[in-house]
Amino acid sequence: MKGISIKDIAKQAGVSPTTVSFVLNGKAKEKRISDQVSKKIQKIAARLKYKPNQLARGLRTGKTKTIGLIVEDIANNFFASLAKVVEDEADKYGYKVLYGSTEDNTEKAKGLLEVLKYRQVDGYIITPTKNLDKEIELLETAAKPIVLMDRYFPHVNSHYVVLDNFKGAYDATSHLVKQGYKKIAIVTIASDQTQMKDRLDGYIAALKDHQVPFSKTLVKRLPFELDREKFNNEIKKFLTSVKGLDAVFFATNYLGIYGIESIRSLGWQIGKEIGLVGFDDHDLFRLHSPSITCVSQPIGEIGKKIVEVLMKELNQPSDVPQQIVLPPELIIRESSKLA
Amino acid sequence: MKGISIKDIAKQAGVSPTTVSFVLNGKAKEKRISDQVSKKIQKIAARLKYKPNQLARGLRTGKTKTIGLIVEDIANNFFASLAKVVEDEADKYGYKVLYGSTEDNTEKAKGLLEVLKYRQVDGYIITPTKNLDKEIELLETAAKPIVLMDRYFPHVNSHYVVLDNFKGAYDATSHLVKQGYKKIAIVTIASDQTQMKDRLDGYIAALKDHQVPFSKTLVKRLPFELDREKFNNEIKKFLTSVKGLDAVFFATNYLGIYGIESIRSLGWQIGKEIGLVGFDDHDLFRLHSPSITCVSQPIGEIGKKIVEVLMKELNQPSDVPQQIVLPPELIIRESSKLA
DNA sequence: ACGCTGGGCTAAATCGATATAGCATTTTTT
DNA sequence: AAAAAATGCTATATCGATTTAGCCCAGCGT
Repeated sequence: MKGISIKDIAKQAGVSPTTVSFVLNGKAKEKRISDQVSKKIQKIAARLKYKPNQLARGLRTGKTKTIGLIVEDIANNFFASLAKVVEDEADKYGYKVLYGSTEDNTEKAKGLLEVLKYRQVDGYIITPTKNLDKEIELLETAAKPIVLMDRYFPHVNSHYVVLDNFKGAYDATSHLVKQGYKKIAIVTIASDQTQMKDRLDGYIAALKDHQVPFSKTLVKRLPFELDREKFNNEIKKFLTSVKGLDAVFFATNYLGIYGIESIRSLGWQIGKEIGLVGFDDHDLFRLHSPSITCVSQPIGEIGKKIVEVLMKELNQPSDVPQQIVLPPELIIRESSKLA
Repeated sequence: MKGISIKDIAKQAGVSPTTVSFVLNGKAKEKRISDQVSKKIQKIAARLKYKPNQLARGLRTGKTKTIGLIVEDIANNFFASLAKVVEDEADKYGYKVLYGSTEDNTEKAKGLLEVLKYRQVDGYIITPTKNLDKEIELLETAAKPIVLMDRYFPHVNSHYVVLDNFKGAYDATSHLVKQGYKKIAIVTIASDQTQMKDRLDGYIAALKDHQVPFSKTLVKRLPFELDREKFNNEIKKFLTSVKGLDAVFFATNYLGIYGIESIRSLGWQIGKEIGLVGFDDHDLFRLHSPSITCVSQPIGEIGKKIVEVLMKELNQPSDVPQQIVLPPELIIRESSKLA
């Protein structure tokens, strides 16, 4: 069951494979192939349902029409939804997607990059782990475009599409303050990457701007690798340790979920006894009782922008990095209604 | 920035590319290459970090070490989680995954198959849409292994890995009966595919076995393509139309979610006024108040089996189809506690 | 000394598409 | 009418790895 090759068409049309190639690549005019021959070839190609062998083409041209998508965790709702958008958008340009999850593990990320590299993807969409900056810079010298997402390296001059995480956290915290909460904590991931740093900074800035006293004891930073039980235990331990605490901002979607679980197992009333804001929207946040206020990312727009940036670079690489920061939306629900 | 090729190694070792190829493919013995030369080549290859160009290899051998994964919707928690398992498992065998979502649309599915075919994937993992049986059979003649998942075609003799959907629905329904619910409805997707048919059959069989009267008015079948609002409206309309209704079984994860939303907007008390069982576990089901009883699929095991079956076929195709049916687990929570 | 066997390796073809260089004609220019 | 230019197409090399056929040499038997 071999496919139709350019040779088959050439034979049927009584011309050389070269001519067929020219015609099918739209170079008929440029290469001065007559309209007659050109049309004949088109017709035969259509009739035989010719599809170029991407391997052969890729081998010769170095282009595989494939992009690599590296996310933190494809099972996480945010990344899965984004992956779908990316897939759909890429498809519009004729690109397919190879994906992988890093689990926020740099070694795994390096492994993925390695594989994608020798699979010759044309470009990369990467949710970087920390310390991946070296690899990224190295990769950039290979002239394959890279678009970072969700986070980036401030000292690396790369393309990226991210959320305005500072604003997201700032708005969330300001909202809690305005609602009347007095002592607002943040539970975040122990990471110095931009997305986490910005969220923490936004939280702190909002407190400052509203003259709410800030203290380091209000910040809990947890390692990414914990399992559910450990997350819950740590969160409970922290929440009960802060005296007078009346609101908490969870800086990632899964922390929010663990947070809800923890608070409930403590028997506290979400909203009244303790205000709560999560990150990224989720069916759980929408349908929980009480429903959960959250900072929502415009997933569709993010995905579109990512692919748009990548395609632009693929077609006409520029020296100026495209750095796009999209605004979050604060979705206000019951969990941040004091009384 | 070109990669290291077999020629570079050959040059450094002072042998021909052929020899290098033999050695690196483990055919040293068979092809009678001396241990000396063999070791030398190995060493050089390791030092240069040689990685074979998959395009060139694929072009020559017809094997791309890539598998195609077609799911219904990668943004759906169940499929996303499964995709991750599949990716991890496939990686162990050195395979990468190209994926796509059908949205349960046969035309989209055909398009995906087309693309994957001319991308020369070595094998397929497919969540088929209805009427895709023709394409699947056609594809099978191409000697590329195919494993169906989640659902299958009874009249097509293919490999598959699915859940025992009948048992899942049977157990869920029996559980509701034993809890004392008297009038139990089912909300499902209007689809004649096996997974949906089996769930409906399991529901009906359980009612019969427990001598609970069944009537067609207890069954609501909704089209897949509705949006959230329409789903909610339809569900509400249905639930209020059944007199004496006191429990409902939602046959897919998203229907369960819409179900919760609908019931709440009707102001009914889940558990007491209306028993509820969902399908597939979800953070929402676990953390909802009251928590939601559901039929849970063993995602890890399913993913592992799928890849295992596919790899077996890839290495030594057999005539007997491997058809695997895994047991569901009923997770009992508060939504099915009467009083 | 001649043929035969087996060990150790390599030349060349191949997969399918593309890019480069260039070969006949015909047409235009001067 | 000779030179130059344009037209319309093709032969061949190439991407990198694999595979087939087979070369050369040493050692063995007779």
